[in-house]
Amino acid sequence: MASEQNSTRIQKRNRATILDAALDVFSQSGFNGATVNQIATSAGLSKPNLLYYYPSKEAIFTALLSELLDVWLAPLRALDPQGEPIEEILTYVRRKLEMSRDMPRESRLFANEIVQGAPRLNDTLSIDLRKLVDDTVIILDNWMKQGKIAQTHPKHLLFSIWSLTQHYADFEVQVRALMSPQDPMDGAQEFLDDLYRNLLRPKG
Amino acid sequence: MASEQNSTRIQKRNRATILDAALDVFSQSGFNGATVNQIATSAGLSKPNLLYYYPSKEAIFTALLSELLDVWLAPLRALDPQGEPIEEILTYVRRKLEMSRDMPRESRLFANEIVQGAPRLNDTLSIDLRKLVDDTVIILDNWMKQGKIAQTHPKHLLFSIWSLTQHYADFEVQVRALMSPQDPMDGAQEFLDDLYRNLLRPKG
DNA sequence: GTCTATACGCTGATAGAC
DNA sequence: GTCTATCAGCGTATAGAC
Repeated sequence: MASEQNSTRIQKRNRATILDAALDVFSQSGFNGATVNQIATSAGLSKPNLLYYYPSKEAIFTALLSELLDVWLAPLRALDPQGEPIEEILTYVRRKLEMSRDMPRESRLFANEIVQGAPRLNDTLSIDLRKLVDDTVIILDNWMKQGKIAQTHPKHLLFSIWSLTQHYADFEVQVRALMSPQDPMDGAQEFLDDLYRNLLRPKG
Repeated sequence: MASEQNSTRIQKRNRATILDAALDVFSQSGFNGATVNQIATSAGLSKPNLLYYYPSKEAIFTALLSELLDVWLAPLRALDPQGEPIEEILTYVRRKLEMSRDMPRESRLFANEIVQGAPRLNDTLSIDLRKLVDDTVIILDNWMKQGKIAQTHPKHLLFSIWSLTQHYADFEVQVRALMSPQDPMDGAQEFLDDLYRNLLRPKG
């Protein structure tokens, strides 16, 4: 007697399997490049069966994005205005770097979408993310006013953290081609620690 | 009596028009997402006529990549081992940032390809780019040994320059959604100057 | 050189049997 | 819930008239 809302265990498992397969495929090929067939095959389902769970390719994609967005932005929300500023920022950098190591597919999913103009994410960017960034900028500005970190441009500081950390996931093939392929991120954390300590250390 | 080699003026013009249209389309949609029809329409040609000049979608793409690769890597090749180290590196950063401002399509073309695993660029990365990076690492290592720049990880330094500068082109919609849309790169050069001066300044 | 017409596989999505 | 069969549309690419 399972309604659409109260899913059976099988349905829950299948939905989770589908989203994981979709993450594989979308993150590697982008929305346009991905095909429903690839997702179905990767999930071990037939194409019509997959479309029984999600009515369209776009529905799978948006379900995936909204499921991941909170996880993706959590480290930034965790920035504590009461904490020790430089350590707070370095902790944020480290968490983002860990996410590039542990969740490269998620990183590439967003990267693909944004590089192509974020047609299915534009509202999120200009509303939700904008709000979160504005809040963070206030925290950073306060820290600068109090002399706890050096004066710098808060938004470019955020952009730099995003680009530097996500680079290891988004451009992984390139990094791998140029580093030792076994541990392409070797030394990355030390480098970023060094970089941001030098930038943020309050100057004379 | 134009042979395949000695193209007429019309042919040369058409090839250039096609590659420019292809840059538009491929950089916005990636290889899989792009269609020959879009390129043809954007170039003002019929689809069969376009396929007269380039026999396949893949042929257009590889022609475009090989045409752009030299331009794209030129700033790194221009790094002068005899120059003043910090200024040489800052000049490189500034040139890369200018390229993100003036050639965002080219940046996104490569970004799309690499995020998706660089299936049509892997050899270039692991041979040509690898060679260029190895040469650059030698220069940087020497500067460090001579105490002209601070000790840091040369490859991560390069990755950081790439990711920080290309971010403004590759993630332009996101940057634009969070900065003033008129001049999204406002303050970027000062930020990067500051960042790298602090990192590279020889310490005590 | 450029066009119309077309071949033919694959796309996202649906109908209907089980 | 899951399947086979199938749809219309679009994808790349080609043939052949002009």
